[in-house]
Amino acid sequence: MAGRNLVGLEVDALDLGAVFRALADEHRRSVMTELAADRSDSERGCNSFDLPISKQTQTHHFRVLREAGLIDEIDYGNRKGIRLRRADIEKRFPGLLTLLGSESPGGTAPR
Amino acid sequence: MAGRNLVGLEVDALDLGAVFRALADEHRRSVMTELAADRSDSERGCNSFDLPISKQTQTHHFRVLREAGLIDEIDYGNRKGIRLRRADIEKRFPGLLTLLGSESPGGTAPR
DNA sequence: CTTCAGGTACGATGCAAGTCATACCTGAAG
DNA sequence: CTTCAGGTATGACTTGCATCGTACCTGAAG
Repeated sequence: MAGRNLVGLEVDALDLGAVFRALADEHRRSVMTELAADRSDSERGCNSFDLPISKQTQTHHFRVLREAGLIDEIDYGNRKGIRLRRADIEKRFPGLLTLLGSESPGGTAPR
Repeated sequence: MAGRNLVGLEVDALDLGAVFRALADEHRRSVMTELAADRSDSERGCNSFDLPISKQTQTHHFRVLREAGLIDEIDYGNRKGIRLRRADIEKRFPGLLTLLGSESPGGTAPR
């Protein structure tokens, strides 16, 4: 079984500074906005976000998001899954995910 | 004629990225946390925050907060006043100020 | 006038962070 | 086996940013 061996921090250990630093980047914020917009919280692939950056940089960004406690990365060996930690985020920082939607009035519309 | 000639942007022009970048810094976040904790929204002096940095750096930080649309700076010539734009922030980014209290000492005390 | 405190402008510096090139690893499909 | 796509590790580069030193401005008090 491919367990979530790449999980982030504990819920209580989530740092607001790290969260703001993670969301300060445009690409990471677009990823989080997309994830927050999908209420089904389905697991997504890394390349399903269509980021205009190299794959090494994508690896870097996903790691930052994971270390900030915002997502979980599920390692399948030659593939990777991304899942939003919606429950943990809402528990620790209620309203944060709603805040991300403020930038895309109308839905998922990255400029 | 102590007008607020150093006001920030319009409410609709507030950018979420600029806000997150502004709140990513520890010193700026502490200022915002203090301002958000004071429900009277009274005008405060720049040196009332007791920041462990030089005054030039303080000028820089307050400017970033103003350009992000989070505060207004009232210029008195040889003095300066700081005021939180609570109404505008709550209108554009509801829940953001509450979020800042998540790490405030005395507000939402963890454990 | 001079002095002084609060604040700003400009420049320089040091460090963190975003980005990519190269090389390597992993698992699936021929 | 080989090939290939997805992902990572390492290193280097470059930009952004927080910080401070020096100099200057502003208004109030001697």
